[in-house]
Amino acid sequence: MMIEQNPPLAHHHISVDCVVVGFDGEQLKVLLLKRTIKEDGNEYHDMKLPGSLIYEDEDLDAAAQRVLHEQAGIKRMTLEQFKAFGSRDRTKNIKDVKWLERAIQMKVDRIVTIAYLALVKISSSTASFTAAGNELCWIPIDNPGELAFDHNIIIQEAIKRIRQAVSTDPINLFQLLPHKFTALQLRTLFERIYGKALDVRNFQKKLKQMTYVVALDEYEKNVAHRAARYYRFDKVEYNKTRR
Amino acid sequence: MMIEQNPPLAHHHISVDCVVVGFDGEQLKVLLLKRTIKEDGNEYHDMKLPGSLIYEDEDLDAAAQRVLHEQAGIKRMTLEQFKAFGSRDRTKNIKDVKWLERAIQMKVDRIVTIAYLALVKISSSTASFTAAGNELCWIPIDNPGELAFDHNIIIQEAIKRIRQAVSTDPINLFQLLPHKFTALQLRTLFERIYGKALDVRNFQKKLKQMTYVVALDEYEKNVAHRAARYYRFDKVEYNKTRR
DNA sequence: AGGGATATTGTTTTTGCAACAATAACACAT
DNA sequence: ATGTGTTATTGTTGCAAAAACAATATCCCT
Repeated sequence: MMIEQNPPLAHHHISVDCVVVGFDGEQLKVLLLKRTIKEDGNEYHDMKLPGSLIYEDEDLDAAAQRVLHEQAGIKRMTLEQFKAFGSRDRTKNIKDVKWLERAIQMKVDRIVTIAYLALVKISSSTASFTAAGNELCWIPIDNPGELAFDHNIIIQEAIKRIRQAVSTDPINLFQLLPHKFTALQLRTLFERIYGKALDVRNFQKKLKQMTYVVALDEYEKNVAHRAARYYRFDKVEYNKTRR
Repeated sequence: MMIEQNPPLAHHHISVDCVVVGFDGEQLKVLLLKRTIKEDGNEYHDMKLPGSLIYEDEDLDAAAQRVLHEQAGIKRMTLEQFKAFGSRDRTKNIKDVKWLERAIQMKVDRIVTIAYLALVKISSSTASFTAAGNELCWIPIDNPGELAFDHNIIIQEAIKRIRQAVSTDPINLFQLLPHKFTALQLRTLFERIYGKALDVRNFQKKLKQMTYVVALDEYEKNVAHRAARYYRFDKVEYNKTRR
């Protein structure tokens, strides 16, 4: 915002990309969209994060919500902006250039993208949406393959952010779990995020200290072993403890 | 990045703004630039963060470095991108609109800005730069007055980020202190950042554990009380401990 | 020599974290 | 009915880090 006459001021495109993370009880997964690249009559397939250029007069947060709704059937999800990516060569790959020209129908130099993070229950509406036209997949977040643009880097940064966020405010974790969950599920989730095994007994002790995780009088059924107890997350109680 | 025909795709301006934080031994300060607004023959004064629109083919990080150099005389500073601000109405204030039209000489709808954080020694080259044309001031970060655009909000977010960053990686703190500093200065700095008083004896114990803070054989002079010892930060030793 | 001011130092208690194994409960096969 | 396989649940101890708490040392100045 300073007066400079010589170099040309940039007038770039801005997009949002959403890293939607889920947990299947075993692994962390990320929601990706299939991309089709046509080249010399051949068709390639490819994966990318849900994302979109923003519209005129559309707030960044609103654009991210729209993307989630349009491309993944998820509405009014808690989204956290976590980083902007604006390297010149993030749109330099030939495949990406071709795809952009077809998709946006204009020549694009650079797109600065604002990345958002959302944690969702994998079993939610996304599943049904997958069945419909949009080819959505839950892919293991640790090994998503080679993605479009710099989306591998964006996912790496998202993982870092999740680790940070959990240590200061574990509330987000419970968005990843079903309403009723077992201690094993919660523990496995922590293990995947911290990237290391946790002692079973110490974890149970910590669980008892979390007054906002309340034990239900329900147990697993039809399992070939002692049935595990179900727990639920109590948001009201949680908010009490945060003062 | 999806195909959408109806709403107009945005083609906005992108800027970077730098929150440069210093510490005077007592308070945290932020480096602000004086802005002049001409209206009906009158002149107002105002403060803003150092910032600039980015150029074509200029990386975000490079733009932030350029801003710091051009507007504050600081070169090759460690900068961390911490958040993007893209609300529609961040450039809606009349004062800001008028200033933009004069400064950039074009009509501007919206500017998405990427905010950067830098921690610097207050006594460094910035002081001399202040004397030259650019009117730079160190303002208390807790109460900077009413700033241009949404710069008050940006500073709030910067403070949050500093708190987070320090707990995981205290290295940044020492960028705020002079090469030689007393235990009191370091302790006061921690207190300002955590926002609470620290026990003197416990702090000294922690100091001894920080092997990268080495005691010098120098003491304060001409003080009307027992002279405090000076310490310095040892970066090499610090990097050893981070493994 | 004494007073005013700030610097420096150690002990105890409490709390949180890490390591470690035996028993309980369920389905199923015999 | 009994046994087997499989997973769930529970307690104790030792160690390390954090919190609470006050007396003495050193410098300048009068």
